[in-house]
Amino acid sequence: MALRHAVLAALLDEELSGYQLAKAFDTGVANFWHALPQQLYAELAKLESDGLVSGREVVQDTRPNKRLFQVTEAGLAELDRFAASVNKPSFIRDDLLVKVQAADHVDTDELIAQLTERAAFAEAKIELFGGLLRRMRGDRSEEKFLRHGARIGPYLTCLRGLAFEQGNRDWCRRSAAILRERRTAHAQR
Amino acid sequence: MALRHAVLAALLDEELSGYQLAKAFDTGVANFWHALPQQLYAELAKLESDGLVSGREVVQDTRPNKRLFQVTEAGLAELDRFAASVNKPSFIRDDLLVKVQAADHVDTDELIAQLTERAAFAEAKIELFGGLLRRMRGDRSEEKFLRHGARIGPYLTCLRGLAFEQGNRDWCRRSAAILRERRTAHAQR
DNA sequence: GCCGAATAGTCAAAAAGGTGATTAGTCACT
DNA sequence: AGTGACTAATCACCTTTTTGACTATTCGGC
Repeated sequence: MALRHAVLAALLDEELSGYQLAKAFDTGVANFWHALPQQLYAELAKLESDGLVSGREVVQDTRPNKRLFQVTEAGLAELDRFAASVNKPSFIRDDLLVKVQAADHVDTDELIAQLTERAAFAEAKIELFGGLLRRMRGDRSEEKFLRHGARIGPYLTCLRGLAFEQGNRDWCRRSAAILRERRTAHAQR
Repeated sequence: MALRHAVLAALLDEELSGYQLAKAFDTGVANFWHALPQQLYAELAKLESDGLVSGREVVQDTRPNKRLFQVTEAGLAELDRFAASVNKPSFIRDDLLVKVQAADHVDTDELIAQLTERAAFAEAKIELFGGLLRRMRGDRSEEKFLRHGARIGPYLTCLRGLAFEQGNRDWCRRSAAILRERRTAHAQR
């Protein structure tokens, strides 16, 4: 039950519909959790029936009606309880790393292509996160924002996401370069 | 079905028993995947019945007997097939980040304590990975090893693990420092 | 001689997470 | 008039992961 808390944390800042929440989980929230729309709708329903969020119907003329959810007092209490619980250690879980682990036994060209693609993907996320951070801090410097801004939580998690993707990009580029070099050396033998 | 491939990748270098594999998944292999012993035993059984690994009984005098597994030709082919498949994008999934996202609504002291603990944990992993890397490259320089060494796969994934934990440590320390500063500022108001 | 830790492995069930398909209306464009 | 993208959401499975036991044997320390 951790998706539960990720949803609560995501709803702290704004009242969102399931659909908007799904968007958020695709971009910013993905820094700390990932989930598909179906999971979110299911989780929202459970959270509502447990009284941790409350939804209100919003009738729209030009679009399908939607339900906006906000965290209740009970939801905040649940988050507090969660915040005091022990953490499971975090770990990377990544297909691409499994492939690199087997690098000496699988097709090198394919691997280099995938590393290059992942580096580009990481680069795109870096841009995205850079923009999100700029939007959050507005015209303040990062230092000032972190000292005096309200709601620094999302900013801090975004910083972690940014660093993670920078790490991804750098490692992918370096690994691809190393594999390319070895391939060349092998071909020349 | 990615645990499957993580197990195959882990067995490439050495013939291991389920128990040893579980150890490996607790330290080095955890760089790219994580799993509990029960999962590994179950996965090994499935892999064997699918002919992707083969096990041989080793009778031991002083210890309970064990079964050592190695990857078969079919297993290598399966890994190759997997290496050519598309990657799911990787993402962080971390309780602690969820808590930090909610930083402005939960107990700051508790959060600082958890960030500090996590930083220490990351530091320990950094030491561990540093040692693993030294052992793998022996007396060669990293550059030389990566150019000419056999089996650089595990080395590369370990480098990623190292960078990840360094990122964790740095971010945890910085976040804790920021929260401490804000707490002080708040108390002085 | 007992206790706890380490080796080696297994079973069953619950919780969590993921996939695919489908509905239905609007909007913009071609 | 048709195509595809966007908003908004639901249904029905399926797979993976986690939790919590339980069985044996051996080694080291007290």
